[in-house]
Amino acid sequence: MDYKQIESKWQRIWAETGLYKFDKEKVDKKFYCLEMFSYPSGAKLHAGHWYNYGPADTFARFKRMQGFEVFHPMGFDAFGLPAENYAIKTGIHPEESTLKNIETMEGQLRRIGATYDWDYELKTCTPEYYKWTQWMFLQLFKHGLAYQKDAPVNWCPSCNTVLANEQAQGGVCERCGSQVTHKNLNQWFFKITQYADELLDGIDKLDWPEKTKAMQKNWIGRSYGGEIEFAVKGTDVKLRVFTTRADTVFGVTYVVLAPESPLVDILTTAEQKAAVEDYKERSAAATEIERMSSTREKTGVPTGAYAINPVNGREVPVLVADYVIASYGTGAVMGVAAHDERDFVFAQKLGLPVERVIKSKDGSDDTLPYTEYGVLVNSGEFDGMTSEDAKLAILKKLEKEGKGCLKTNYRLRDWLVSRQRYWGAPIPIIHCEHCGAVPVPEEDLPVRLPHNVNFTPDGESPLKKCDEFMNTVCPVCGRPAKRDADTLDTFVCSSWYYLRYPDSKNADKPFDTEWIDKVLPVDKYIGGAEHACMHLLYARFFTKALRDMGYLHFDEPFLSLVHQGTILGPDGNKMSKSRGNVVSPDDSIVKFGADVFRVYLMFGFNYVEGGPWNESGLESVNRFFERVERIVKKCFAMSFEDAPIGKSEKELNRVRHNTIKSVTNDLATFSFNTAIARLMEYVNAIYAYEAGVEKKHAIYKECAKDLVLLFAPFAPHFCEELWEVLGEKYSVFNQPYPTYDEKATILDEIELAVQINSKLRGRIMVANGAPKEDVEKAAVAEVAAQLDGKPVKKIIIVPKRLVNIIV
RNA sequence: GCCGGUGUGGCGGAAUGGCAGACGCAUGGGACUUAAAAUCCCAAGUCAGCAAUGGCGUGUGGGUUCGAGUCCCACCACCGGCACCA
Repeated sequence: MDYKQIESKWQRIWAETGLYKFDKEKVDKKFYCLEMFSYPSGAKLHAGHWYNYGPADTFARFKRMQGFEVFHPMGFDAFGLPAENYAIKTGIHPEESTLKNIETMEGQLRRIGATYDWDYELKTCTPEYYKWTQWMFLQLFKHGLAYQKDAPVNWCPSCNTVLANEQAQGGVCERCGSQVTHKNLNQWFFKITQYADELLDGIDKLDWPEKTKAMQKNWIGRSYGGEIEFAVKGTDVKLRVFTTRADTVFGVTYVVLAPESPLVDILTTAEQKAAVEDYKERSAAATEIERMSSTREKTGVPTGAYAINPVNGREVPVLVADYVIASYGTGAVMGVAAHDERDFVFAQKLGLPVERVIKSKDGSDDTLPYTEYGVLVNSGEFDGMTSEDAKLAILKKLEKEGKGCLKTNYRLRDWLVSRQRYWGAPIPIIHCEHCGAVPVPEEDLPVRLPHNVNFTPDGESPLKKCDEFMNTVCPVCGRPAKRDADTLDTFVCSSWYYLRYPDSKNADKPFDTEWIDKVLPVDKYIGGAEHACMHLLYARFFTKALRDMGYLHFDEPFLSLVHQGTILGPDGNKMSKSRGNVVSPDDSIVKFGADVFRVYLMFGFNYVEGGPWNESGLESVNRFFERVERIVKKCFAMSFEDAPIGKSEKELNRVRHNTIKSVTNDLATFSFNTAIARLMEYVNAIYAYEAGVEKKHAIYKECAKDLVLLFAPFAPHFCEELWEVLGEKYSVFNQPYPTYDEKATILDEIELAVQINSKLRGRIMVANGAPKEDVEKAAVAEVAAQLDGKPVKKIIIVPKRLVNIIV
């Protein structure tokens, strides 16, 4: 078969007949199959794209043939830093390069031969789309889920510019190599933490990879504990700490504040002023790398103040140390030297006494620090209580006295969405000297991204330098005002695109609620695992927030999720230009065609694991295609006499039904490689029949027809062509996927392994379903010589597998 | 350090606690051919043996079980995520 010719032929016919158009009338049978949309940073689809889209399309076709009305859209996540960087380097405007890349990629995506319904295509960088991204921002703002506050950005003092995290990796500027510092800017945040509990508790109900669920849970990082209030000696300052180990409070040896805590300046005594100031400066100057290293030696200085332990009145020093994070909990912690590894080391360094307040439950372990739960000692009225009970009892008592409370904290932080970048959706806010931050009225959306902007890095947000963009009037008071100069994080665009797809042309609303309630949630979402804690979490947050605003009526956007693995270079390393191990799919596709290429991807790897590229597999898949084509054509050129159904026919039919069963199950679980292996076995069985039977029965033809149907989702152009060659009616994809008859899969006679003491010693053939006694008798007879007259103690029969004789 | 995952022939990879290595690649042999290619068929974990056959085999060491790649305990290596979260 001339792959090139049949691919363009069928792609044309599929398009002309609108074969993959989503039929809205059949939405009750919908199946929303979605792959993470493409990011057009490079001009071309690489092996990773194919590995995502090819198998996913096979799955979509399978669902279609199973009778679902598959909604399968595609689009582009088109804003973002790479296009802007490319523009800085080459002078080509991001809009120009992005649209050009999209065009190229669209062409390539069409040539995959996928079932996308392009009517629903969207590009996040168009005003028709980002108008609604801005609308989303306004809704979040209206509902108190967007707020602004000062937050640090990565700053390169030499380039005089803001850097994205990925440009500041290792604390060094990507461009010039200088040390990255921090600078505070007023920026917008989304209050994702307000949904922390629901985001966490909802995870268990999702059909997602366990690994991804675990990552998201850890990322949210809920910890139950409490706050305890320490009075500061000689002042009326109350200092609150967060702890998960309130049971150790009688053993507090010191209290630590984060250097950024506002209490530091209040509490520091005159004698300690110089030392504390010095310490604050040093930790502020510490680079990202130093701060992030957990092997870094713990440092800290005393403030000179003393805190009073609310449970026993003991006075302990108040220190400043930068291992305490200002933004978590209260920015202050209590140190319990006897029961915490780090506190133990730190207290010894400072020469503080260590007192044990927890004993192991069985009294076996008396080494310090003792960090396990145990039984309280030296803890007054709580002595003898277990840690588990005491944690609550102590907090409850403190709560009664107004000196503490139960408290839950999260590792999850609010989502910083401001980017000091050009190529993104402008933030629809106007800053007015009199009215403050004023939302742009919805009827004024979109706030258009101006085209002619100088985005070379020189220390300003690019939009700030564009007067025609910046200068506006306040919608409230009408006086001159400035627009927000920042753009939105591209993750905002991708947090709701799956909601836009079903209604992508709606000019009045982001989507019609009644309609998307029917199409969503997404039934199968397929994409990379690297999005576990960002995109997938943000999208869930958006869904829940929009639900609470009444714009939709489901809780989770993606019911079922699959991550494809990573295709590595032939050397087993991640493909990268610098390693020189990047494999382009183009050559292979030119040589073998899109179908062979995608089947190779499905056959050669475990889909969720991926693995190193291996050229030789393509040849073998190509050979399989030719093998299929030969036998199918041969079979259909044949005429059949009325041959009786014999053993061979029965066997062929059995393999057929077994294949249908296995392939169907394997496809449902994305086990493409074993599904194809079963199809190969099926083809082998057909060849065996072809070679072994003189007078062929018409069942042979049915089997060949089923082969084409079964293989169609894997090799769409190839099977559509075969289907036509066979004289069948267009299209093979309007045919139902073959179903199997359980009875036909059952063998009349089965082979059982016979073991003596679990070692293989022989084999027997028995009738399927033969009574236990017969099986035992046959087995014992088979290995009688080896039993050597030893008495049989026990016989274990595993149905359809083996007989184990214990002597 | 914490969380998660992976470890199986020469290679990619299969195996609801039940014959390890399906399917394929590479390899060897045969058929067809004047010949080669293509095709079709067969063999093949490894060690010893002419062979029948036997021993050993799923990262390592233990354990549970009639039976363990699979379950449990300890450890090693690699990969991914988090990284002072109190």
